[in-house]
Formats: sequence, structure tokens, C-alpha cells
Amino acid sequence: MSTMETRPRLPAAERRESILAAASVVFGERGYAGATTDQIATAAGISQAYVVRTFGSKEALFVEVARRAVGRIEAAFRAAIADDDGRPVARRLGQAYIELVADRGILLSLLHIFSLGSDPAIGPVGRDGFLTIYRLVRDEAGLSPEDASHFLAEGMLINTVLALQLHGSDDPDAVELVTQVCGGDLGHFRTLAGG
Amino acid sequence: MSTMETRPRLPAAERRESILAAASVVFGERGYAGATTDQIATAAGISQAYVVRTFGSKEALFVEVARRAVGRIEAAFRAAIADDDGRPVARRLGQAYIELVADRGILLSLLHIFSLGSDPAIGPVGRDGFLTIYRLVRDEAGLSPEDASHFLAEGMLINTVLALQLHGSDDPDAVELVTQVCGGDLGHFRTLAGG
DNA sequence: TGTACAAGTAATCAACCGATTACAACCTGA
DNA sequence: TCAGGTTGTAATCGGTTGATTACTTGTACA
Repeated sequence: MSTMETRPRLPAAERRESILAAASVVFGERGYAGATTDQIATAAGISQAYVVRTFGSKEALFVEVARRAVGRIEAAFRAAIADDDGRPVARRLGQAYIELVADRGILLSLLHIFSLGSDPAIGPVGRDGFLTIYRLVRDEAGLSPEDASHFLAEGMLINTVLALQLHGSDDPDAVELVTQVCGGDLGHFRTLAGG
Repeated sequence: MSTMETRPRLPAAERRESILAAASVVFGERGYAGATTDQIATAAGISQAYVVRTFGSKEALFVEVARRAVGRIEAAFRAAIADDDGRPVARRLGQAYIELVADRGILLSLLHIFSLGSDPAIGPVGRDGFLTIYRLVRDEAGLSPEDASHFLAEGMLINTVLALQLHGSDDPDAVELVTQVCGGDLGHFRTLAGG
């Protein structure tokens, strides 16, 4: 369950990373307001006081988690663009995205960033990140504005299906919808997402 | 700012409605965990104790708000299907949806329902609601599974754009993206959503 | 009229949370 | 070796929150 259980002392840089990994999971499960610094500390195997002191505040920690999540999407998309295996680029991007948000911590971090769009500290991070991704699929992957928009739309539906855990439902309509969403490869989708 | 400011005593049924209206706004602004029963009470013009006693708990109140939000989508979609003005049904549904989620309370209630997909009390409400909407656009509006899926995807992108408040941004790429999302009628979109 | 129930609140409680402080343990190098 | 910086924690504090209790006020109707 916990991300780190090693006991020995760690250099500050590594400790930061382990806290960020734990925070991504806990923020994902409970949301920004719902998560506590103590839950994050327990998941990271350290004291609550150390979590707060390392990042200054709970809000600063969440902003850093949000930036990391956007950064991982960027990196995955650039890799998918560079690794041309003959399939259309949108297809490669889609698969890269699904593999990424199969990590529930990242998925739910994204959703929480969206719903905090009017927060003065987190809103700008979300807007900049989303536009960065839009520019990336338009300019670097070469999609038209219309195709880029459709691609993002499919991604947002994937978010919703995974968040609601509609994969894993055996309702026939759910199966039909999820099959549409994952482009037909339901088995692979469920394996990735743990449905 | 507040939804109700009338002072006189109200029968329980009407008071329930006014609390639900206030709760939709406050839950939307702060999220489930972030909203307090006292903020809801203030918005409804009554005491915090009465809010809790009327619904039993904060969670029960949120579940009711969530059910109402799904119900409003259902109702709006049925109306859009029935009111055939010659435009394609998907177009009518899209406009009805935008008019609905221009209400930030409803929009953010939906997003919070999604991110609470693994909550034992709220998750089932979200799954049932989403599948109900899927069946509605497929069976009653007559869209193919593929078209229905695309329609829902566009809706989820609309959610994200509105939540992040990308309408209202003057970044040229944001304008381009939002124009795609709203089907070209940027002015009308911004008027509705207050960007 | 008066009483019984419905509408509504003030006051309070136990639990929780983020942050601060003060301190302990460990490591490095001069 | 011992001084100083780094890693880490225990204890605690002020503020907040959802919920409970005991109470007041209004009103329908027999």
C-alpha cells in the first residue's frame, strides 16, 4: 500500500521525491482538501512535521504534485511522438495517455487540478498545463486544431470512465461504452487500469 | 451571492430545496471535503445545526445534491430531444448541456462526483448516473454507440475547459481551443459561462 | 383557547488538522 | 574529536468541523 517503507536516512532530494510520490497517491484518493499531511506522511513513512517542513505548506506540496503530473504527460507524449512505429500519431498518443492515467494517483490529481480551476494558486498551474498539452499535440504531433480538440476530448472521457471505475463494471452498456473509449482493446485497457 | 435570503419560516419540503440549492453552489466552489456545513447554512440563510439535522449528515446531503445534478441533465436532455427545431439532435443536446453546466455549481458537482468514483456511498450514484445519460443519448436520442461516445467525450472536454476557466483567457491558443469546443459560437459560450 | 407538533437556533463537544517549536540522532571533515 | 550542518521526530497549539443536545418560537386545529 505504502510507497516507501525503507527506514534509513535519505538525502533531502530523495526524500522530496518519495514524499511527492506518496502525496500523488493520497491527494488522488482523497482530494486536495480531503487529504491530510499526516496521511501523506504515513504513506511516505515519515513524520507529519517533516512533510510540512519539506514543502512549507500543504498547498505548496499540492502545486508541486500538480506540476509533476503535467510534466509526466508532456514527457510521455514527446516520447510517443518520437517513437514512430507506423501507427498514426494520435493512436500512439492515446495509448501513452492511457498507460499514464492507469496510475490512479496521476488520474485523480488531474481531476482535482481541474476542479480547482478557480483557486488562485492552483488555477494558473492547471490552465498553463492544459494549454501546454494542447500546443504539444497540435504543434509537435502535427494535429489540426480540430483533431487536437477531439483528441483532448477523448482523453477527458477516458479520465471520467476510469475515475468512475466503469471499467470493471459488468453492465452491458458500461462494457459497450468502455469498449468505444479504449478503441476496442478492452482486455488491454482493463489490465492496465486494474478493472 | 446567497441563494436564499427570505427570513420567514418555511415548510420542511421548501427548506430542503433551498438548502439543496445553496449546497450545490458551495460544494461546487469548494468540493465535497472543502465545503463546510456552516458555509452551506450561511448561503441558505439558516443555522448550521439545521442543515445537518435536515439531511442527517454532510455526506447524505452531498449524495442528494449529486442525484439532483444528474436528474437535471436527464431532464434537460429529454427536453432537447422532444423540442425538434430541425437541427441535428446531437447539436441540440450539446447546447442544452452547455446551458446547464454554465451553472458552476452543477458543473463542479459533476466533477466532484467523478473524482469520488471509488467512494462507497457516492461511487454507485456516479456510475448509475453516467450510464443513465449514456443510454439516454443512445436510445432516446438515437445516436449510435460511437456517436454517443463522441458526444460524451465532447461534454467532458467542455467540463474541463469551463472548470479551468479557459474561456475568459485571452491566450490565442486558449481562444482557438475554446472556439473548437463550443462549435464556433465563442460569444454565446462566453456569455453563458460568464467568461 | 390552549396544546401539541413543526421550525429553528444557541451553545457546546470531541475529534481533527496544519503548522510551529524545540529537541534528538546522525554524519562529515578539519 | 568535536563543531556544525543535515535528517528527522515528539509534543503541542490554535483554529476548525460535523454533529449533538437542549432549548425557544411559531402555528394549525380540536
